[in-house]
This record gives sequence, C-alpha cells and structure tokens, in this order.
Amino acid sequence: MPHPAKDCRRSDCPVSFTLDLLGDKWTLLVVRDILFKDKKFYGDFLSSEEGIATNILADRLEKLDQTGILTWEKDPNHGSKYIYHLTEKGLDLLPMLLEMILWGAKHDPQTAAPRKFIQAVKKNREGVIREIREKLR
Amino acid sequence: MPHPAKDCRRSDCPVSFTLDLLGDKWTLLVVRDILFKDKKFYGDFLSSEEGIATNILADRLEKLDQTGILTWEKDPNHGSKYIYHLTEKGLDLLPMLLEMILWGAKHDPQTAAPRKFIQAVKKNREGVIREIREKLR
DNA sequence: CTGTATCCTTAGGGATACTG
DNA sequence: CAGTATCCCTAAGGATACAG
Repeated sequence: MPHPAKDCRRSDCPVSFTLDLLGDKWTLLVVRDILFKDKKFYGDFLSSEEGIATNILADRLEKLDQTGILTWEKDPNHGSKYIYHLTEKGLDLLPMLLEMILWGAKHDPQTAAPRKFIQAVKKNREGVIREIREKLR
Repeated sequence: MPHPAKDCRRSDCPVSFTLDLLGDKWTLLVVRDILFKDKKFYGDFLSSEEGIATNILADRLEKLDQTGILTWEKDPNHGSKYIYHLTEKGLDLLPMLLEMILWGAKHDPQTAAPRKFIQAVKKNREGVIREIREKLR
C-alpha cells in the first residue's frame, strides 16, 4: 500500500494527496539530489548544502520507501551499505521538480540555477525529462 | 523584498527556495483553492474539505502576502472584508500545481481528480494554463 | 566511514474563545 | 458572518552520542 492510510489523508484531492506525501521542507531535497545531482549514498544526501540532519534523513528515506517513491539495494562494492534510487513513481516527480526549478529560478533574485539548464528546460522540456530518466534507469 | 531573508534561506538552489516558501502541508492548498476552485474569500478557504484551522489560514495568507504571491483588497460589496487573489508570481505557480495534480491523480488509487480535466491537461497543457490565467486576471 | 537512536527545544497547528 | 488572538499539546527537527 504505497500511499497514506485512510486516517492520514486529508481529502481525495490530488494536490492534497501530493502534499500529504511530500509537503515538507526536506523530502523533495532528497529527490532533487537523486534526480539532478547523481547522488545515491547516505553520505551524499547528508553533505548537501542545506545540511539535513541525520535523523531527518533516515526518517525521510524510510518514508519515501514506504510510499514507493524510492528503494535501496546493498552496495556490491561495499563502499557504502546501500545504494538509493528512485522507483518509477519517484521518477514521475521529475516534471513537478522541473516546474519548481523554473518557478524558483524566475522569482529568486539570487538563484544559483544554471542558465543553460533553465533554457534547455524551457526550450525542450520533454527532451530534458527523457534524458534524465534514461540516465537514472 | 518578497523573498526570504538571508538567514531563512537554506541555499541558493531553486528547489530549496521554493520549499522555503511553500514547503508545508497547507500553503499550496490555499493557492489551489484560488486557481482551481474560484475561491476568494476567507470563509471559502476555511470551508475547504481539508479543514484548515483559522489561525493557520490567517498565518498562511499573511506569509503568502509577504512573499508577494497573493494580495487582497477591500470587498466593495462588503459581504466579506477582503477579496484575496494571486499576483503574477502566484499565477506562475500554475504549471507546478498542474504537475502536482497529474502526479497525484496518477499515483493515488482513490483520487477524486476529474478525468476530463486530467485529459485536458495532458492533451493541451499550455492551453489549460492560458485559460485559467485569463479567467483569474 | 554508514547508519541508528536519544535528548530536548522550538515551531506547527488543533480547539476554541473573542472582536467587529 | 469575517477575521484575530490565546491556549496548549504534539510533532518536527537540530545537536549529538552511539553502533557496526
């Protein structure tokens, strides 16, 4: 059952549903790290510049797993314990994240979003989506 | 300065920026109500099925105003005190909200999203965006 | 190092009372 | 009715210690 139980969903509205799963300040940063920064290890996420706390990170990884957005597997090289990656459901978040990036880049005067990437998304949204999905598959 | 002060932004990443402003379980529900449900009065928002508390609503309206996403004006008919509406910056959230709807509708088995609307968005995203923007202007 | 668990403070937010 | 303010509790989450 990769979705909230009856008593933790506030309504059947899709916006509300999405917010029930992802509506906080940290969860989507983990998704962002995987989608756009090729991160896959626990320490990768920990070292992101926003400075997520280790308990928060562990909690979010577990919740993302429970909701079927992310999974992990043992690291064969054993440099790390696990390799985290998105499921199809998680990869489906890419368009939403891209819109968040466009909105943030447009309205944040001190954004650090790379101009080239923003232009690429504006010019060829579907292409960028396909490319990133391919890379992560 | 319609954006977070230096000490409340976690990084210059556009995703992080967007989450700093909108990353909680309630704020985007108000935006949704305006964009898709033609709500404009305090009581409209209060009566949404998710059941936002009055103090939370007041707080979010104020924050959305501080960040330049929403404004209000006196209601000339005085049925209500104020009429709330989105700024251009707020209307710019529409594409992101649409992606949230698509994702929620796809992955929530008990979604209440109208099939026709979902199809319309998939088929003619830009058209839907233009139409809704026009209506709210 | 990777990941887990504990402690403890603050902030989010529900219930409800209050004002115009 | 529209909107504000208070009370109070729970949960989010920062710091940090601990285990493999």
